[in-house]
Amino acid sequence: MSVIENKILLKKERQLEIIHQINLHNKILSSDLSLILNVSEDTIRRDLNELALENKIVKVHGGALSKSYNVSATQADTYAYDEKKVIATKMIKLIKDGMTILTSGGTTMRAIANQLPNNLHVTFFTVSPLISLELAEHPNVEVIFLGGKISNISKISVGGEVVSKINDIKADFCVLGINGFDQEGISDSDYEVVQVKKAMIKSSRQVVATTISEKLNSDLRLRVCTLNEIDYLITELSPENELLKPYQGLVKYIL
Amino acid sequence: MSVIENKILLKKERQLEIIHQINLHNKILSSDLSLILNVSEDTIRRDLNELALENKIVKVHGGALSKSYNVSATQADTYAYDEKKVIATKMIKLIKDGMTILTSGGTTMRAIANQLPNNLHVTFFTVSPLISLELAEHPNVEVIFLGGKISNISKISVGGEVVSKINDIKADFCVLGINGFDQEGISDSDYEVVQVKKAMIKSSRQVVATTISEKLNSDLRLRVCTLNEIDYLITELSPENELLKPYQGLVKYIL
DNA sequence: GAAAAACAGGCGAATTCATGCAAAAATCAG
DNA sequence: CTGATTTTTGCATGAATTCGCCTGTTTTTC
Repeated sequence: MSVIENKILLKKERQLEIIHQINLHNKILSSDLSLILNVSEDTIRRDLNELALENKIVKVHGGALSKSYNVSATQADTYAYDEKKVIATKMIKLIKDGMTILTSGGTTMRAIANQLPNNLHVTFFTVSPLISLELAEHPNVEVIFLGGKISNISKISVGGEVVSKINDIKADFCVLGINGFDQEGISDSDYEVVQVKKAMIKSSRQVVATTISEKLNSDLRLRVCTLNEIDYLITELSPENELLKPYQGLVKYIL
Repeated sequence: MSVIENKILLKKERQLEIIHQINLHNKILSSDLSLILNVSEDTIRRDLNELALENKIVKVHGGALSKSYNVSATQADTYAYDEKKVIATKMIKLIKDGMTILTSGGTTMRAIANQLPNNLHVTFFTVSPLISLELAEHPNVEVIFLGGKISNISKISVGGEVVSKINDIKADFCVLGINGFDQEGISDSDYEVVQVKKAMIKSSRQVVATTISEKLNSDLRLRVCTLNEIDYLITELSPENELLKPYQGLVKYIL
């Protein structure tokens, strides 16, 4: 965590730091900002209101959210980017020329898309506008966007049309970014997203779950799939790490 | 901290030292500069104003920030952004609650999506991942992404599937970003993009062409539509501007 | 449905700012 | 060198910003 000097900051500087903090953590509480920046919560509230008015952040009760998968937020700003780069490297080793891959959204997936070597000839199906853009930078990658209503929350396309489209596909891999993961399997908090992810799993020969270790052993309300449906679990940790012990034997391969 | 001699400095010298200090610390307070340089804060303020006018620094209340300090977080770096904002304002005036709007991609469209007021309740159909993300930031906007193969060049979804999807839609407006525009009509250079735009025009009650004046009187190889198919032409210029004279009477409304 | 947290808005103190003006300094012409 | 002209500077005034605190209201949470 970056330590902020206890010096006086100019207003604009403070707002820049707020944006930085939000990009880093995806969300932030007014009270935390008040502590970090050494000003009253009223001032923070005023800053957040201004930034929200400028469309730089999304203000909510109690704090603010990043404009989640905002294009203008650079990769390096994403939380735990180094860990996600490690995950990307491991994932990319699994990909061979000619494969067809189904992917969801999320910043981990974005790191994978970004790190992809240019000489790979593969076809990606995705429901995430951001991932589609990142993938489209690679000349030898064919990107198919599975259209539908774009969810305001998760910023991926959802709904029956998407699900039925996914059902028509037969992919080699399904690469899932993950929000909740424990011994019960993958979980998520958004109903519509769960429907899409379930369809993706059903339409793929192999399922790859990617997540930073921080999200291990967290449980969200809705079940996406059980552990035995997952073929690969990829984290930034080495496979022997203590944190991964509970999953040994329950998931086919841990990388 | 470099200590400045208690000698008298010439104005130019002083301003150079100010820039030096800002480059060194990324920011500086007027009060500090006043102390360091041994002149009144009024003088400092005047210097800062001059330097800001010359675009050398960013002046803020209480001092100044280095320009490299990323002050403009979003898309302010897109070419001719101010002009595009003017276009966006004009376009937004045409949009009423409940409308259905078809849009292509392009930075002008992005500016429109960005400037959209939050209280508008409208439905957008788009083929651009970037625009879909920008639109999805607005809570009362429903965004439908028309999926398909993402073109590596134009970064929008193209192909037969998209075109046939568009044919199923009946929209109030079709808002087109434009690459080529002259007395023959709208033109473009990418075959696949042209197919999509043609379909969009066919599926809309009214067609809005938006372009910065720079692109007026330019002709590209492929014809998208003729002038009489266009209902509104929106540029950053005032409708009476000389440059728009050739189009008076050929396009229904020029804004 | 009541306690706690977060909020909007107003107020006042402190700071910073814009502006006009006159003194000081620099520049220039002869 | 001298006097006139222009530029620069400091100061005074009132306006504008910023920010913490306060009040009463709304929202959240249990």
